[in-house]
Order: sequence, then C-alpha cells, then structure tokens
Amino acid sequence: MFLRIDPSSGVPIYRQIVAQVRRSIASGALAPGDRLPSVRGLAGEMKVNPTTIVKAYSELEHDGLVETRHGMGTFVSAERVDRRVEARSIVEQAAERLVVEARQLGVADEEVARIVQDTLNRVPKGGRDGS
Amino acid sequence: MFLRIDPSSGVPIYRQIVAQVRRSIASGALAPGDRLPSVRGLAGEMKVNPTTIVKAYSELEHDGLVETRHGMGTFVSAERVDRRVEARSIVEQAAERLVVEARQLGVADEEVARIVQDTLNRVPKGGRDGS
DNA sequence: ATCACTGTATGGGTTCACCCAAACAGTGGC
DNA sequence: GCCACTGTTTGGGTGAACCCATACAGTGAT
Repeated sequence: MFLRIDPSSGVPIYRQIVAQVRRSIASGALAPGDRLPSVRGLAGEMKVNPTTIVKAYSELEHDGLVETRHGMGTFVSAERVDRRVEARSIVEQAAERLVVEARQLGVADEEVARIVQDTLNRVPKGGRDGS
Repeated sequence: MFLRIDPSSGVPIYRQIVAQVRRSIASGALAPGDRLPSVRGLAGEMKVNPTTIVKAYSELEHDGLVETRHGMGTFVSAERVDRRVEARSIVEQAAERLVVEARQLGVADEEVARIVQDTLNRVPKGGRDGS
C-alpha cells in the first residue's frame, strides 16, 4: 500500500492519512475516479480502528478531494481536484514566504501560527461550504 | 483598567489578555519599563483566577515582551519591544495577504492553518541552511 | 434472501488544554 | 520578626480531541 504512518509521532493518525492521500493525489499516484482502499481493508493493514480511517476520509471529503458512496467505496473526486491542488500549492507558496519572513524577523513559530489563526478568525468567512 | 475580556467568546482568557497587553505595548499605552497590573490585582478586577493571569504573563515573557521579578512585579521589556512589535506587524500583514488569497481560492480555514503549520515544521528552525 | 463486501453511527477510554482554589516563596517597609 | 505586597507552584475539575470496539445500514452478486 502507499500509506505508511507513525503512531508515535504525536501527529494524529487520521491527519497522517489525510496528508498522505493528499500527496498521492497531488503526485498523480491517485487519479480522479480511482477508489481508495476500503475503510476496513486499510484499517486492517495498518492495524488501526476502521473509525479512524473514516475520520480521515471524512475530512478529505469535506475538503472536496474525495467522494464516498455508501456500500461502494470512497473515490477520488473528478473535477475540482486540479483546482484544489493548484490552490493549495499557491497557498503553500504564500505560507512559505510568510514563514521565511517571520524567521528572518526572529518571530517564534507559535507566534506565527497564532497570528495566522487570529487573522483567520478576524476576517469574515464569507460563504464557504463543501458539496 | 485597559483590559476587557469576553469569557464566553471561545477564545481562552489568557490569550485574550496576551493579545490586549500586546496591543497596549504596540500602541504605546504601555511603555518599556512600565509595570503591568499585579497578578492578583488584575485577577480580582476581571474576576478570574490569578493562575490564569500568570499563564498570560508567562507567555508574554516567553516572547520577550515583558520581564517578571519575583516579589516586585511584571514589567515591559526595554529594548526588544519595538523590534518585536514591528516584526509582528509585518508578519500580520503577510498573514492577512495569505488569508485573503486563500479565501479567494476557496481554501478552507483548517486547510490554511494546516499548511502554515506544515511549512513551519518543514523549514529548519536554526536559521542555518535554506531547505 | 443471503452473503460478502462497502460506509455509518454510537458509546467508552485516554489524553490534554484550560481554568480554578489554595498553599508556597521572594521583596521591602515597619 | 512581622506584614502587605509581589510572583510561583501544586493538585483537581471540566470539556474537547483522538482512538477504539461494536453494532447499524447500503450495494451488488448469487
């Protein structure tokens, strides 16, 4: 399988899964329409509870990267993926600029994270919802 | 006093205090060398536990904005304040640009926070080497 | 209908952030 | 020493995040 996690890294398991699936999609290892491993199958493979996989897949679905159909499986979304990957990469670049700038100024990491969070809270959300 | 908090806003009390002290310093309401309200005094005023104030002051000290001397009080740091305020404001602007960009692209808040966190983890801290 | 797969929902245990009450400890004036 | 201030430390309660075990529910082939 294409997933490998580290249960003792402090990073929640379901987030590790989310991150790796995301990369697999971004890298093309998972193409639109492809089916992800089944909840039970993947859970058995990495010796985790199926609910944990569900949580990871739910988050991916909430972000529009995958679609799940009850009884059939979970699939990589068709259209929006490219846009999202692009968008993410743009945001990543912006984030990197931000971090580099902060580092040069000697601003602590926690500080940077806090500032971003504050900014997210401050700016009105507008209408965002998945689907 | 110059502090006003909202215990039911979801934002931790100690973080509200930190933010407001920070602004007071940035705006000049608190100058280098000034003494902050005592832990007990401030706690009594806003009907909170002294420990909560301590946590806020500790965070401010950790960021180099204030210095505390046991038995005497907590004081605004002398030198570094200006630089830090400036740095923070710069980072804030960068963060705002980042958020605005992310919003326009339809990237979810959690996603943005995650990207920033990932970037912080990815870029080496020590200030040596550039990826 | 049954079977073997798929995802979904519920309830419990562990861990951690946040806040509190109360006891501990330093400073300086009397 | 005593006292009235200052910051510090310890232990506990509440709630949320994370993970789990287990039972519930949809799909499609037989």
